Amino acid sequence: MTSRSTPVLATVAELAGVSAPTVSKVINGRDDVAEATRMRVQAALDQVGYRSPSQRRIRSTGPAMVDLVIGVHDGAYSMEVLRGILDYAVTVDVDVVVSSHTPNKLSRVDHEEWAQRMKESGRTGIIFVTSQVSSDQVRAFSQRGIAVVVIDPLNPPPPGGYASVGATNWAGGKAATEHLLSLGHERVAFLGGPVAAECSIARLHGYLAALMSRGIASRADYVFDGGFNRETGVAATRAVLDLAEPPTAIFAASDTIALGVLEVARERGLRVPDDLSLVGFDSTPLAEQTLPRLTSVAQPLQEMGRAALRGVLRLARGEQLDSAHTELATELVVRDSTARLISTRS
Amino acid sequence: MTSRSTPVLATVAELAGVSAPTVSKVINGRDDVAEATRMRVQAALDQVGYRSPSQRRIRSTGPAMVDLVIGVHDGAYSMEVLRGILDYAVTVDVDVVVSSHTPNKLSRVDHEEWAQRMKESGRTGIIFVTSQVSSDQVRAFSQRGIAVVVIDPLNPPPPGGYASVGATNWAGGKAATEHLLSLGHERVAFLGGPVAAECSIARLHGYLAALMSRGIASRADYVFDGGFNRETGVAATRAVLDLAEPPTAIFAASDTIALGVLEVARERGLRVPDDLSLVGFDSTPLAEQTLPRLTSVAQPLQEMGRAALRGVLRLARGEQLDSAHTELATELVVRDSTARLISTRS
DNA sequence: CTGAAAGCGCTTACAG
DNA sequence: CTGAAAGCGCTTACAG
Repeated sequence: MTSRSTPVLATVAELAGVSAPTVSKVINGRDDVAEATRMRVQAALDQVGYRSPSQRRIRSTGPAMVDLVIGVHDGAYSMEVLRGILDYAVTVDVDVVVSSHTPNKLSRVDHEEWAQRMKESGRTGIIFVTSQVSSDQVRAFSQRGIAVVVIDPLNPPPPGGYASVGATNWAGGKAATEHLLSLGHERVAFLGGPVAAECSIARLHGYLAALMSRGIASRADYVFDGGFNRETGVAATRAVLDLAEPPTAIFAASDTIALGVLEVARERGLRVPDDLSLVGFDSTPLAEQTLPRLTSVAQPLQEMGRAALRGVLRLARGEQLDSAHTELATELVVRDSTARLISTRS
Repeated sequence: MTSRSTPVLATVAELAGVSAPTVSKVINGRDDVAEATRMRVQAALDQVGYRSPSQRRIRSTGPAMVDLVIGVHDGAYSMEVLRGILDYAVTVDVDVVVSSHTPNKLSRVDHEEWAQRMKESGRTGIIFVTSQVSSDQVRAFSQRGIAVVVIDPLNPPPPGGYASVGATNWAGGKAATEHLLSLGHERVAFLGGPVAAECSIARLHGYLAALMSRGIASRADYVFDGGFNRETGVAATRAVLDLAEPPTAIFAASDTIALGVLEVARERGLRVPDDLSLVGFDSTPLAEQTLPRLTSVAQPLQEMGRAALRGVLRLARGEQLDSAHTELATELVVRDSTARLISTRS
C-alpha cells in the first residue's frame, strides 16, 4: 500500500533500494555515485515525482510561469509574436517571463544549469523564438519536466525532435512569386536570408516551384542569399541589376531585405513598381511605411505566439500534441510595390 | 562579535531573546504570540535580514526578475512601453515577468498575498503600467523590499507616494493646440478621456493654456470627456458638429478618439484636413495607418519603459531616485490631418 | 503565551 | 561507492 502523500527523500530511497544520503547525492549531482545506482535513483525520482522542499513551496503558488527566449532581437517580428503570447496568457492566467538570456552563447553545461534553475523557480515551460536550438538543450529541459516549443526554428528539428510552430514559408514563397508571374514578369530574382535558415530555404523552394509550374527555368544568377537585413538587399540588388539581363521583379525573403532593394532602386533612378516590381516577406509595420508601400507575405505572428503557448501548456499537462510541427498559413498582402510588366527592358 | 554568515532562525531567536519555536511562529503568522513579543521578533528579523531556506535558494540564483503589470491591455501603447523595458532588460540582464494579473479586481487582502508570493519567488521589483495603484498596494510591496514604479498612473500619487514615470502631457496638449492655433484655427474643440485620468486632465489644461495665451476664451461646449476609445470620439464629434458654431479643428486626447472623429467626418462628408483639422495623441502606429495620416503628439513610450526599469533597479539597490516623478518629453508629429484654415464656415 | 523536547527532511563527514 | 551516524534548520505537539 503506497502512501499518497508528497514523496520525500526517504520514499525515493526505499523505492530505489538505497539509503537517503545516496538519493541526496544524486539530486545534488555529486559524482561519487555509481552510474547504475544513479540511474536507478533517477528512475525512482521520476516515478514518484519527487520535488525538493523549495520546489514544493514554489510550484503550488501563483500562476504558471512560461519563459520566452527571443533569439534574434529584431524588434517588430518578435514583438508581434510576444503580443500573441501575452493575449493568450492573460486569458489562461499564465505569467510570461521574457528572458534576457542569450542562449546562443551557452555551452552544454550551461544549458543544464539553466534548465535546473528554471525547474527550481517553478517554470512550466519555455518557448524559443527564432533561435538555434539543439536537441541537447531541449533534453535538458524536458528531462526536468519543462515543456519546450520552438517558434520558427532556425535549424531543421534534430532527430530527437521538439515541438515547433512556424508559418507556411514554402506556400508563401510560392504565392509571392506567382503574384509576380501573373503580372507578366518572367525574370524574377530571389534575395534570401541565411543559407542555413529553414524558413529562407522553404521560401526559396516556393519561388522555384512557382517558376517551374509556369515552365520558366530558374537561373542561378537570379538567386542570392545573405542575411535578413538591408545590407544583403543592397548588395544583392546591385549585383543582380548589373547582369546583362537584369530581372524585372524581385522577391525579397524579408521586408528588411526589400528595404535595401528600394534603396538601390532609388540610387539608380528605377521607379518601383513601374520599372521594377518588388515583393517582401513578413508584412511587418515596415511594409506600410516605405514609399511605395510594400507588397509582402504576411506571417500570422500573433497566432504563432498563441499556438506556441497553447502547445507548451498542453505538453506540460502531459497531453500529446496533434503534430510535432504546426504550420500556420501565410497570406500575400498586395500593396503598391508590384505592377504589371509593361515594356521589356533589354 | 556578530557572525557574518547567513542569519538562521536561531540567530534571530538569540537577538530577540526568545526561543526558536517562537520565531518560527512569528514567521508563519501564528496568532498565539503576544503582540509585544511579535514586534520584538519582527524587529530582529528585519535587522538581520532573515530569509527562509527557500528564499535563500531563490534569491541567489539567476538574473533579477522584475514584474510588469499592464492595467489597460490596449495593445499598441503597452507594447511600446514593454519594448523599451525589454531593450533595457537585456542590457542589464534582468528577466521581465509580464504578469497576467488583473490588479484592479484585487482587494487589499489579496494585495498582501500577492506581494508575499512575489517576495517568495524572489522578485526584485514591479512596474505598473496605466493602472489604478493605491498606497496600500505600494506599501504591501515596499514593506517586503520590492521596489515599485508606476508608469503613467491613472490617479494622482497618494500622499504616501510612489515613484512614477510619465510624459509631459500638459506640454503635449499645449503644443497640439498651439499648432492648430498657428494654422489660423480659433474654434478648437477638446475631446478628452476619462474625467479622472491624470493624463487626460493635464492634456486638457495644456489645451486651455494655449487658448489663454492667445487671448481666446475657452468654451464649455467645446470640451468633452469620456474614454480613450473610438466610441467617445464618435459621440463627442457628433455633438460638437451639431453646435450652431461648430469648431474648425479638434484636438483628440488619444489616437483612438481621433479615429472616431475621422469616422464621423466621413459620415458627414467633411474632408480632413480641408474642412476639419484634427490632432491626436500618442502617435501610435495607428496614426500612420489612417487616411489622412494623423498629426499627433508622440509620447516617448520606449524611453518611459526604460526609465521605469532603471528606476526600479535603483530603488532595489537602495538608492534614492532624483525625483519621485519623472516626466519625459512629448513631441508633436505633424502629418496630414491638419491644415491652414481657409474659409470660415458659419 | 512560551519554550523544552521530539520530530521531519535533508546534508555532511567519514568509516568501511 | 555506500550508508550509519551526527548534525542543521525548521516545525509541531504539548506541558506549564
